[in-house]
Parts: sequence; C-alpha cells; structure tokens
Amino acid sequence: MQEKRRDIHNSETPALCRACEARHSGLCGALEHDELLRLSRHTTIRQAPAGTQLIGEEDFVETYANVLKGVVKLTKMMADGRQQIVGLQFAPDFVGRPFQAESRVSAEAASDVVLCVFPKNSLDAMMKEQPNMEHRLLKQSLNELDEAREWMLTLGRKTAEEKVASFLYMIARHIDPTHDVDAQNAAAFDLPLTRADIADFLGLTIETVSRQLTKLRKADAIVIEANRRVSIPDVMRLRELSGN
Amino acid sequence: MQEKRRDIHNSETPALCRACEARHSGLCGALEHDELLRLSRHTTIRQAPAGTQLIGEEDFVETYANVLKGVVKLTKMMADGRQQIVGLQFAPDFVGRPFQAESRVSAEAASDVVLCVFPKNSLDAMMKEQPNMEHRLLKQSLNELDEAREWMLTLGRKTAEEKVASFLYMIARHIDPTHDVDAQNAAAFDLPLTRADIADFLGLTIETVSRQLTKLRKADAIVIEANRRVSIPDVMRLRELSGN
DNA sequence: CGCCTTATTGAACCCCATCAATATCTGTGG
DNA sequence: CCACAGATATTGATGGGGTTCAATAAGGCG
Repeated sequence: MQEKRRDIHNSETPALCRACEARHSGLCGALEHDELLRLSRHTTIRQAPAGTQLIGEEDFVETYANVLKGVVKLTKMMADGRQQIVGLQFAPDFVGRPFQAESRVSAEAASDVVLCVFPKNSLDAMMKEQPNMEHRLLKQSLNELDEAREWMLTLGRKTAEEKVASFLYMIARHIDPTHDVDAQNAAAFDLPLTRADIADFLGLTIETVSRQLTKLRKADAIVIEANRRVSIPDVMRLRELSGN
Repeated sequence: MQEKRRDIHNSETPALCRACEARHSGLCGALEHDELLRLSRHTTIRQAPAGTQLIGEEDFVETYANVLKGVVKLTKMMADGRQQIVGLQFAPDFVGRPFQAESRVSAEAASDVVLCVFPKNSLDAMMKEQPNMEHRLLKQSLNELDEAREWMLTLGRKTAEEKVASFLYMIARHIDPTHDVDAQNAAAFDLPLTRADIADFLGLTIETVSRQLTKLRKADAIVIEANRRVSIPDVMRLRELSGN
C-alpha cells in the first residue's frame, strides 16, 4: 500500500495535477486531494506527435488517459481498408473503455498531443469506491452519445457541402473558446485534422472535401490560409449551411 | 413519505416487477426489494401501438421508461424533413436522457410496445442514493456508444448492400436469442421496422432498401415471406456480406 | 532550392436518388 | 369468402452528386 507519506500530503494537490485542465472539468474533478495523489503515483505524462497510434482496434488495453492537449481521433477500419473516424476527443476528455478488456476502436493522435496516462486497474479500483467518478464518466459518455447521434444524422442524411460545413461548425464550437451563440459571430482556428482525416470523419473522399472547401471559400463562408488556418466571418451563416 | 405498508412488504418484489425482464438484466436489477417497491409506486405500464410518438425532439421530458416489449426508435429530423434513426431500443433497454431537461431526439414506437414509465424525479433521486444504478446506466450508455460508433462506420463507409446486410445481421443478433456465433448458423425473425424505417436507419431511400433486399433474396442470402418475416439460412454468410 | 507530402482541380463514370408505375399486403365491410 | 381501398412494397427508367482516376499545384522541411 506504500502510503507512508500520505498523512503529510493528503491535503495538497499533486504538482502534476495543479495546472491540469482535467483536474477541474474532467474526470479527475471527482477526486479529492488524497485520491488524486494516490492516482498520480501511477500516472505518466505522454507526449506524442501527430499520427502516433495510441491503441489499435482489438488491442487489449491496459491503460486509460486524459487528453491534456491536442486532439485524439477514434477510428474504425474495415477489412479492405475503408476507414471511418467515430470520435474526436479534445482536452480534457477521457479516453478509454471501462468494463471491457478489448478495444473496439483504434485511437490515434490527430495532432501533436499530450496525454495523462494511468493504468486501467488503478482507475477501475478508484471508480468502485468513488461513485462520483462514475457519475462524471456517465456524464461524459452521455454527451459523447449525443454527439455520436448528431453525427449519425450528418453521415446518413446530409449532402457533402452540409457535411463539411457541419464539421467546421463543430470544430469552431470545440476549439474557439471565445465563441458563444450571442457573442461575436466570428471564429478562427487551425484545423486539427488533415483533409484525409476530415474525409474519414465525414464519410467522403479527400477530393470531395477539398471541392466543398473551395466552394465554401468562393461563397465567402470561410477563409483559408496556408491549408490549415480557417477563419469564419459569420458562424451563424455557416451553421445554416450545415443544415441546422 | 406514505410508507405505511413498507415494513410489511419490504422483502417482497412488487407484482409489477416480478415478470419483468428489466428486473434482472435492465436498470432495475440494481435495486433491492424495498427500493423497487418505492419506485413502483410511481410507475405505470403504458402500451402503445406502432407509430405512436412517445417524446418529441426538443420536448421537455418529465419521464423515463424501460422498454418491456417491442422496439422504440430514436430519430433526429432536419428542418426540411430529412430524417435519421439514431438508435433502436429493445427490451429491456432504458429510454431517457439523465442530466438534461430537453431531449435532443424524438422517440417513437417502431412496433407495438409496452413501456414501464416512471417520473424523472423519482429515478433521479434514486440514482443519487444508489451508485449501483448509475453503474448500470453507465454500462448501457457505453454499450449504446459502441453501437452508435459501429453504425457510424456503416453510415459513412458501407455500400447500400452492406448496409442492408448489416441491418439484418444486427436485428438477428438482437431479436433471436437462440443465435450464437458457434450455435446453429440460421436465424428467423419478424422485422420490427417498415421499409421506410429501415431506410431512415441506414441513410438510404425506401427504393434502395427494397432493391437490396431483393438482391440478397436472389443471392439466397435471405428468405422473405409476407414482407415482414425474414429467414437467414447462413448468418455467417450474411455477416460477410455486411462487410465485417 | 529540391524533394516529398498534402491539397486542389479536371474529366469520366457509377451508385444511389428521384420520379413514376405496378404489385402486394392488410384490414374492413359486404 | 371475396371485394375493395389505403397503405406498404417492388420494380423500372432516368438523372445527379460524389467517387474514381489522373494531373497539377501548393505547402513543409531538409
């Protein structure tokens, strides 16, 4: 149990966690100082460049992680190589699948990422004695389910143009913290995904994504600089183009 | 509090719950006799014919429900009428969205259904004092999320034929309890959905669904009688046609 | 600059949607 | 039991949105 120093430190937040976004809004927000300390003993910070495979489909997963920086994409692949992105995890999202040893998706760093990694066992144990943690996880899971269902509508029923607009609109909401419905009606961000990733997210080809982006650009709905930088002068207009 | 009779009955399962599938494998499996009794005081059984609108998108929802019989479809609709089914709930699934007053999907009886309906308040209160209940709900939510992601792959990347085969394969797994991977390799069931519903589920048109069904029929992958009755002589073959 | 990766643009094709007609099912009443 | 009507499903013909194949352009980094 090696908790020798616990009495001394149990009212202090571990240094690792102090600057962490997940400490407050993420899963770890459910934990008290001493629990946080206990978990942080088994925790490692992992940096990974874009493209790194974090866990493979059908891998046996021994760890969970919180996204601290960057974007993690969850993908599913068919035998012949067709691929679909089924989830994007932004900071401070939790990545992992409790109650199941085998993963049914693969996780990959879409951009350069920083993760807070901890062993499955530690968190599973902590979840059992901390209902509050399951509560947080349930909330995130229900939100992810809402998002997944929103994307099912996009994948099944929207046109290519609406799909691309929907994607940009979603990124704008996720990345640009300054944007609010009633706030300034503009947004700007760097795309965290390549065209290939966007295509895999929207169930389209690279070429169609590219064509729709130029179409939106020519309609003055967006401005693109250097391939990655996107400005949206009128977010509400983009929202309309997205079919919402 | 009106718990006068509780002392007498607290070790007995309410009559309502005794024959209920959800009592064991569903949410209510988390409850002890007396808690079950407490909840059952506010519970009503509701029967509804196919097509009944149970809750509308953007309704304020005051109740939750367990599906006892039949299939409930969760749908999302765009302003111009395009529609997508984003979830199918079979017995003993739970229907509802905790932690959020407003629904983001509408729920409709896909077949004739029987529901066990209880007020949001009652269950919310019970969930707070019963971590085990949140645990069950978390498990269901994570399963639904897995299924939703599976369908995102289907919607985004599969051909019409693969989509229809995937749908039939999924129904076979859900409805026919006799089927197991190594068990007898055949299945038979009544489709709980109309062609229009299947189309809305797969992001296709009615006509395409119909064409793919006849294509599968002519390839001897399925047998259809009277429009609704489907037999699958070789489930593994169907699985291959589904792209898995 | 030069090389490789990533993105855009063009042309032809194809799968699925659309429009339209026919067939089948289901339930009701004669 | 059959006839009828409305709903549901199948089948056919045509067209379009997105894919595919191919070439060019732009970005990133040594």
